[in-house]
Amino acid sequence: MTERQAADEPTTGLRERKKQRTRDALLRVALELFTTRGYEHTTVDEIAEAVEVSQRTFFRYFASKEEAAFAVQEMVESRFVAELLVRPARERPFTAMRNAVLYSWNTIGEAIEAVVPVELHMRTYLMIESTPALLAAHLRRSTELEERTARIIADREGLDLDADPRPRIAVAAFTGVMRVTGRLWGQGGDTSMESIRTLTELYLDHLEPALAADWRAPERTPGVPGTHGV
Amino acid sequence: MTERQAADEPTTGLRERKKQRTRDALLRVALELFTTRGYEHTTVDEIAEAVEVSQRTFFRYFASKEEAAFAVQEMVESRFVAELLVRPARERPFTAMRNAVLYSWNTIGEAIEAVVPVELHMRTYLMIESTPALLAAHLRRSTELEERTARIIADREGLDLDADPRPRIAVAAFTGVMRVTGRLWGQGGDTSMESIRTLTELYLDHLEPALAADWRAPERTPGVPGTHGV
DNA sequence: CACGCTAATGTCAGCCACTGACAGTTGACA
DNA sequence: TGTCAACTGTCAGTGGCTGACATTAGCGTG
Repeated sequence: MTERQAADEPTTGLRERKKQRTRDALLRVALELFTTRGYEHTTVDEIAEAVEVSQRTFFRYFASKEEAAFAVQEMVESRFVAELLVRPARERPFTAMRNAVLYSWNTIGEAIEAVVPVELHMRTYLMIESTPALLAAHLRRSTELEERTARIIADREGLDLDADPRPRIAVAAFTGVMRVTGRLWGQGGDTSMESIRTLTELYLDHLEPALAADWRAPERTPGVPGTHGV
Repeated sequence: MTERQAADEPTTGLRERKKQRTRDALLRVALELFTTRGYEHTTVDEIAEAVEVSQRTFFRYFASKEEAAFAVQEMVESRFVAELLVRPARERPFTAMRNAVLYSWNTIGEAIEAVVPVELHMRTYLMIESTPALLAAHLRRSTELEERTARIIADREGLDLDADPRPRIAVAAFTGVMRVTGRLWGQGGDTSMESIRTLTELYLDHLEPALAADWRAPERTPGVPGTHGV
């Protein structure tokens, strides 16, 4: 070991740093091209060429073109999981999931910025939602996250995931609503962090009554549906 | 018009019949190969060769390899939509969806058999669920169906889909549970039609209480969770 | 029944995502 | 400074998919 390094901030070797730079560059360029010319109209060769590496190198950093598109999303999801794991045991399952989502959004911004501009990530999300192939991948990833979430919830409640269907059911309904929220947020004009936050709270609060209520009778619970007009 | 034809059973020309046979053959062979060697390990060339047509012809019948895998699923979904459209107006949204699913399964069997053996379709469904690329496509298709469903529900209730979030929320929760049901059915050993029917009823009945209940308190509603062990 | 029209199919060339194999280059570390 | 291992480039090849063009074969007409 030639160079000195702080104990809490391990200065990695040149090799590591170079790798990191290459990866960041590939990611940034990929997302930039994806969001401007469109995912399908961007070839891996173009990305590689812009970063001045071979196409083969791209595939050494990302298993697929698709994986590059989801690199940031990946971070967001692990943040949610981390937050869910530290939710106090007293919270009911649904509340815990709800809070985990809302709290994780408090801090995710900076983490993203360390890799790519947040604004680029927002554009990327919109692109994912509007590109069939990526939407499909996104949904599959959501399902995987759903399974992890169900497992965590089951553990919290001390239930056996394979014997009791309730965790999976609740989580399925929860993520279903989250998906709808994400989609409507994307369709609306306001792409800010606050707007998705507001929408999330609003919609989650509507889930229970939406299932139970007689919609033709007067409203009986929270919020003011019919006025959000995103 | 050279040949005579019954008014209610239009005997199509030779051309049409040939096309139909080619399509059926391609579909049957494709599903058979997919379910035996696996989707990824089956090339379009192999399918085409087995039916003795060119690869180009395959792509004239199916826009993609994927489309062939979902051809039957497509039928099942339109059956659900048709059933939902004729549900009596008095039924509440959730009940209408629930009944549409259950009723559509009463008759779909024969319709499938007209194209491929039902047993082959069941195997295909299991393959879709266990093949990542197809699972992704399946989920995307489900989302599209979800949107159509939400529109129908909104119409039934006389609501504006873009102003009132409740239809989409309820439908999202509903299809979320349906997806879980399908997955667990696939994981279980019983691949019969009855078992998926039973599971569906059971799980849908659990949705509402699953969201509202305090799981640590004694059960308060239907069924006997913790004993299904599929 | 021969004819032309057109739909269905075959053939060919080519793009693009992705992979394995092998060779060259360059940090890391003694 | 030299050796090792990691990183990268090059090349050839597979498989999904498409456009262009030639060929075949139902179909209706004279």
